[in-house]
Amino acid sequence: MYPNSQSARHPAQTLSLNGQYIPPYDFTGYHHVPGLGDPSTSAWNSVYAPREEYPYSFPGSSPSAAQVSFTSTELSGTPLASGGGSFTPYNFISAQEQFSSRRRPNESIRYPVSGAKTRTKDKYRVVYTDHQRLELEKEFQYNRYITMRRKTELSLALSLSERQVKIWFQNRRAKERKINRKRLQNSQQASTTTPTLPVLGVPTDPHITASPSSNVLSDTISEEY
DNA sequence: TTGTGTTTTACGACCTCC
DNA sequence: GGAGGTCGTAAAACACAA
Repeated sequence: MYPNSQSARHPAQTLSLNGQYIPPYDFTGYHHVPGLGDPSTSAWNSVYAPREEYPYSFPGSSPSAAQVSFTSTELSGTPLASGGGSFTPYNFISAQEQFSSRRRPNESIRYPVSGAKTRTKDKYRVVYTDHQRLELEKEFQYNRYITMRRKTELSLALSLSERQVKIWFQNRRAKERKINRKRLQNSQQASTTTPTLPVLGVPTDPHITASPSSNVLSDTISEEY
């Protein structure tokens, strides 16, 4: 991480869609609920896939998505983050052009040098645009586990393959677990010196669901972005 | 400019579920 | 067997200090 740069890069900026400030997203609900079974099952998704019923359409405005806020590393440098301006109405297609990426993904692709190790594709990896990451992140805030339908929609909307969307979610969950572990370690360390209550929460929002793999709770994960 | 540490894509191995 | 989960890891991309 960049301890000193975090604030410089993200000076407590919270992405506020539709110009509405929403407090940092509460992650405390994404915890495994014993007995609920595997998240990949349709039963799990039927319970924990509110976005399936939520009228999220592409392209177009996303009223519910506008309630998600970010303080995201990857989102810094966007007009939203840097300018703090509103984003009304959020438009999937036009937003792609509005985003002036901090990085230049298409220009920054490095091809493997001759003889260098490469993977199955000619490009080792690509850098997603800020817009792609923003939309993936928004979806992640609603559902830690993307449904097949939403995966298809997102892949079409973002010009990514469904596999890329799936792997992005896998990596994103891994990132969250990593952050939670670190947070837990910190809280345990702190508890050895100052007796404070562990950072544990209870799901309060029906959209906030259990993480099938982690019992580690996170309170203000958004500050990690 | 360079060295270093972190984050981001992408994959393989292995596991579980249907 | 296929799909999708976690875990670990490789390497590119990135930010920052010296």
